[in-house]
Formats: sequence, C-alpha cells, structure tokens
Amino acid sequence: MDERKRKLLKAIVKDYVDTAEPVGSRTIAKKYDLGVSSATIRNEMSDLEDLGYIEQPHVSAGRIPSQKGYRYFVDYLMEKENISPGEISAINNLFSHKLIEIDEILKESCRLLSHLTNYTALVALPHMEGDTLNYLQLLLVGMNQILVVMVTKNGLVNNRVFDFQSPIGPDVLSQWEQHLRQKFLKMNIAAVNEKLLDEMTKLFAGEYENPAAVIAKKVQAGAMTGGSDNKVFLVGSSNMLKQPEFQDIDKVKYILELLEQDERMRHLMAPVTEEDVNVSIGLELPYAEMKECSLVTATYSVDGKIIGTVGVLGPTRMAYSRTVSMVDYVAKQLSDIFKIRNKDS
Amino acid sequence: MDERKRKLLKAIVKDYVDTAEPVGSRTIAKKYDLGVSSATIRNEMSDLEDLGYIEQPHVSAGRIPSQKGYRYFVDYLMEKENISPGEISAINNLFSHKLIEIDEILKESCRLLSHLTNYTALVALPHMEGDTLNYLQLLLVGMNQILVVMVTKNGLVNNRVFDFQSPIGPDVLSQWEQHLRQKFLKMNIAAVNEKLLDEMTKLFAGEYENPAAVIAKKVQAGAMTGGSDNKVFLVGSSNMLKQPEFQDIDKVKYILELLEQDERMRHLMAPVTEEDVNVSIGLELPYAEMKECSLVTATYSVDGKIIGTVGVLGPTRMAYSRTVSMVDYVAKQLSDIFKIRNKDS
DNA sequence: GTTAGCACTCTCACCTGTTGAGTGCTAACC
DNA sequence: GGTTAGCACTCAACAGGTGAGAGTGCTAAC
Repeated sequence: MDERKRKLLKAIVKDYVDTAEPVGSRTIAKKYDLGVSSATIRNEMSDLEDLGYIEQPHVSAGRIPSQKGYRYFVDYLMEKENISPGEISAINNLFSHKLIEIDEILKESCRLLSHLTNYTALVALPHMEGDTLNYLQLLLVGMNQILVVMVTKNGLVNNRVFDFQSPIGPDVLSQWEQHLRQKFLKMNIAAVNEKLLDEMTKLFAGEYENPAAVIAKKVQAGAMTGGSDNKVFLVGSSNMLKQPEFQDIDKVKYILELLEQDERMRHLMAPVTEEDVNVSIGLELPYAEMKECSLVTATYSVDGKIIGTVGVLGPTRMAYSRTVSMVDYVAKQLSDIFKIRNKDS
Repeated sequence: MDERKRKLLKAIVKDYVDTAEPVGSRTIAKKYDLGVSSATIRNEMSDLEDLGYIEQPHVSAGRIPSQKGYRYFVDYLMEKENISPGEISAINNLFSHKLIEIDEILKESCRLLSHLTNYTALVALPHMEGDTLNYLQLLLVGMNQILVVMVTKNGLVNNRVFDFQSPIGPDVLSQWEQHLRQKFLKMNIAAVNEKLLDEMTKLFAGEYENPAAVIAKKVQAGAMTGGSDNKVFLVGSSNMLKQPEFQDIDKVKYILELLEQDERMRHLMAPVTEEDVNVSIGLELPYAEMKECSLVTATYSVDGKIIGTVGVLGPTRMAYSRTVSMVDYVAKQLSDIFKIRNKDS
C-alpha cells in the first residue's frame, strides 16, 4: 500500500459514503485531485481489488469498499472530524440540565445521538456489577407491606415491596433490618438482588409457623433500579429504513427484529475494554444479520471503572469519522455526569 | 343491507384478511357457501361497492373492504373468537408469576400480545392521575443525600434523591418530613411530583442563608416511578414489516417513525372511556400516516377507575376478532393483577 | 331474481432492444 | 517503467411491446 493507493482508497470510501453509489475511476479523477488520469486510477483500483480493499458489485459498475477496506480506512486513513459548535452546545445543553433522573439522561443521550447522526443509537444502562450495597432500610408502608430501600455505592436507589398478610410490629422490623444489614451491606448488588427474596422468605418463615400461608403473595412493586441493570435504550431504529442500502424490506426486517431482542442488544453493547471508542464493521459484529451494519461504541466510566456503553449502529457505509466523534464526546460527557453525581456519596 | 349482503361482506373481509389479495366473485362462490353463483355475487358486490363497503383497486381486480366495510364488520358481523387453551395458559402463566415488578409485568404483557397476535403491541403505563400520595418519608443516605420515599394509594413507589453540600441533622430532617407530610399527603401524585422540587428548594433556602450556593447541585437519582407515568411500552414494531401491505419501505417508514415518538404514542393510547375494547380503523386514528393501520385498545382499571391502556396495532386488514379477544383478555388480567396488589393497601 | 356467456379492461410477468456507465486491455507516449 | 488515450466489451437499468390471466359488467336466457 503506497501513498497513492491510500489516497485512492480514502477517496473511494469518502465518495461511497456520500453517494451510496459504486465509485468509478472517472468520478475519482474528476472529483478528487490525485494528479493522475482515470486510466491510472483504473490500474490502481484493480490492484486494490486484488488486495481485497474494494470490490465490484458487477463487472460494469464502479467499486465499493469491502469490509477490509472500511477497516483499513477506520484504522489508518480516517481523519478526526470536529463536532460543530452548534452540536456541541446541543449536547452540553442536555447535560447541563441536571434536574432530570438518571434514566432520563441516558434516554435523552440516546435520542440526541440518533438525531445527530441519523443512525440508530443505543445506550446500555450502567450495569452494577462491581457496585456494592451501601445502605439498607426497611419501612413499614401501609399495614401489610414492607418496603426495602437500598442505595448502592454508585448512588443508585433500589426498592422492593413485600406484601404479607399478618401485621408486623416495629420491633420485629428493626430486628429484621439489623439482620439484613449484617448480611448484605458491602455485598455485590447483583448478589443482593438475587438473595434478598430468599432472605425475606426465611425471615417470614422464622417468625410465623406456616410460611406458605403467610407469604401467600409477594409482589415487588415500584420501579426497581435492579431491573434497569440490564436495560438497553434504543432510539431511531427507523433511521435504518432511510439508508439506501436498506430499501429492501427483507434485509432490514431481520435487523429490526434483532434490535428488538433486549438480550442480544445487551450482548452487542457489552463493553469492549480495549479502547475508548470501538468500531465493529460488518461481520465483525456477532450477528450475521448485521453483516451490512457497523457499530461504533464507547464506554463511560467512573473512577476508571466502566459502568455503561453508548453506541451508534448504521450501515457499513457509515460516516465513521463523524460518528466516532459524536459517540466519543457523548460518552465522555456521561462519564463527567457520573463523576459529579458520585462526588458527594 | 339484507342478510345476503352481510354474509357476502363478511366473506370478503374474512378472505381478504386471510389472503391479503383482492377477492373476486368466483373465489367467494367457490370457497364460501352462499348458495348463489358468481354472477349473482358480482351483482351484489357491485351494490356493496355503491354503498361504500368495498372498493376495487383497479377495474380487473377483485374487491377489498373499505374502511367503512371494516367498521361494519367490526360493529355488526364479527364473531367472538375464543382464545385457544394453549394461549390462555401462556397468558395466565405470565400473570401467575407474581414475583416481578410492575414495569416488568407490563412489558411482558406487551411482548406477549405482540407475539400472540403477530402485530405491534403497546402498553401505556398506569397513569397516576387520580392517584394520591399515601406515605412519605425522608431518609438520610450517605452524608449529603436525602432520599424521599413516597408510596401512592395504588401502591406505586416513588423515590427521589436530593444532593446538597452541607450535612443535615436528624432533627432538621424529621422537621422537614413533618412539613412535607402536612403539605403533600393525600395530594394528587402528579401535583406532588411537580411541586416537590420547589418545596425542597424552599426548605433548603429557609435553613441556610445562601440557597444558591448550598443547593448548587440537585440531582434526582434512582428510578422514579413518576417518570414512568407517561411511558409507553412498544414491542414488535418490526412485525409491521411482515405484513404484505407494508412491503413498500416508504409506507412503513413513516409509521415506524411515528411509533418512535413517545408523545404521540401516549396520545394514541389515551384511554377512550366508552367501552371495554375500542377499535380504531384507518383514518379514525389521529395520524394520517396510519391510514392503513387499525388499533385495538382496552383499558385496565382498579375500582372502576381506568389506570392504563393496552393495545395492538396492525394493518386495517387485521384479524379483528382474534385481536379483540386477546387485547380484552390481557387487559382483564391486568386489572385483576392490580386488584390483588391493592387489596392490602 | 338468478345464471351462463362473452366482450372488455387492466395488471403482471416476460421478453427485447437500447443506452450508458464503467471496466480491462493494448499501444503509444514521456 | 510508469502513465495515458483509445477502444472493445460487459452488464444493469430502462422503456416499450406482447401475451396470459383474473375479474368485471352487461346481456340475454332461464
């Protein structure tokens, strides 16, 4: 790969990203100043094709970048694109507005990313692996409900309501609270979530003769942050339909179906620790349905500990430079937000 | 509309729903036992077209039901379709599993509805208009955070975290708690959500000299049920792409874009009080983009008070009978769930 | 009122020829 | 030896044309 080939590949990627049409040698010769004629470009293109960086949809069409070509572009050719002042202020504006809850911040980030990039945006909620229980309190709510309030080290609040049939006195309650604190404080929050129900059941069982009768109903109520542990926000999946390469319903159908599967999206957004921003192109993604898609992700973290991921999914023919900048910036802003939130706790 | 015309219209709707192809007179004569020949059916069809119940895509095609035709079918011709035992048990299974939180129940209902009907399912979260505050407590969490725990009459739990900079003593806290209880208990929950921040600000301001400096940051954290007040769950929007009438990207693009707009979905799912199950066909829906869609909704309620809506959105060529049964049954099950949840509170 | 028969209409699928974009190759040029 | 002009060749896309098939409306007979 000499310099001219790199310039040529860069031009091909750029033009194809812009136009979504296969790029011919004459187009390159006219639009990009490589200083050589279309015939030379033809020869070079032939070489690039042999090397696997570009391919031809059919013999009389221009060339399009291959997955390998995009990879090379992203790794070596792409220039950093600055975000326009207007866009920066749009993002900052969102984050300066502190009086909204954490879910809302993330959802808005997602919406914003989708809007700015015109692709599909994903945000994985802070996952609480590694987060520990810092505070636990039992409250008697109404006559027959115990509310368990828990706060984690990272400041996430977590409720559960337990219904039961016989009234419970305050003395018993504080005794239970003591017990639960001893057992669960400083414990990993995932483990707590898992074991709390068991433990409550044991408490009920120890206090009353027939546990099955007493805890006939146990209902968790209220929004439980534990539930959002695994959530992934998704905004702008309809943006996929705007892409010229996805005008075929059958192509896009499988992608949209995939996007609806939370489990898979969680997998997709599982943090990759290597770098700040990660770009996965085509078949590098774990699902074959997405072979014509690329995903740009970045993690956000607190104290160097990764707690969540933001990402943008688009066609492989993606404006990589711009998208990387956006995702990177939003992730950094999120990290800042969380830093501020945790300073006092 | 004599009996024969009604039978004919019914047959046309049924066949078109099944095949998605315009229905010809010969098809009807062969597949449905109306006891007359295709020629007679042709004459009757011509009448039905004059009456506006069916229409012809072009002169040499069969007929398809018009919006008016579907309306007539839904209002007068549709027979109640029983849900199969397998499906009933699938639904009951979901609801018997009580150990999941309220959001999860609704989300799962949505998923189930979409899966059973193969259309797009929507569930509007219980809106808390009319729900009042029943319980309020302040907890000191960490050194610099107050956690406000609220429980509504309907049993929904609601948290907010307020950060501040100087430590607060337990005496002040209980004084504030007193004040907030006096002010907010029994108040409409929407009003509480709106005014709580103001009130907290006032409390801070009364206690310290320079409020601006002290409450430099106020961050609401944790999952706040108030936020879910307006949420709408949506599952299976990719099912739209499976419908033969939506093979055209441009048609479906606008619909999917619409589905992504929470505000509009909320509007779409705003309860209609008239009946148990409501069917909106084509242009009866508030958005012109959905002129080829139909929406079946049902409300779920507690003590006769409507608290939320479930719905299924599909093409106007929808299996109305089956869908109505499904939506109705799920809504009733949800009402039951909420009845159980509220019995003790 | 019902039905068989028939002419008519229109879509759809298929074929065909044309156009234009773009290539690869060759031979000439610097 | 690299570069370029020229040219033959390939193929997708488009437009126009044709035939088959589905379905209708109308008419006349039952």
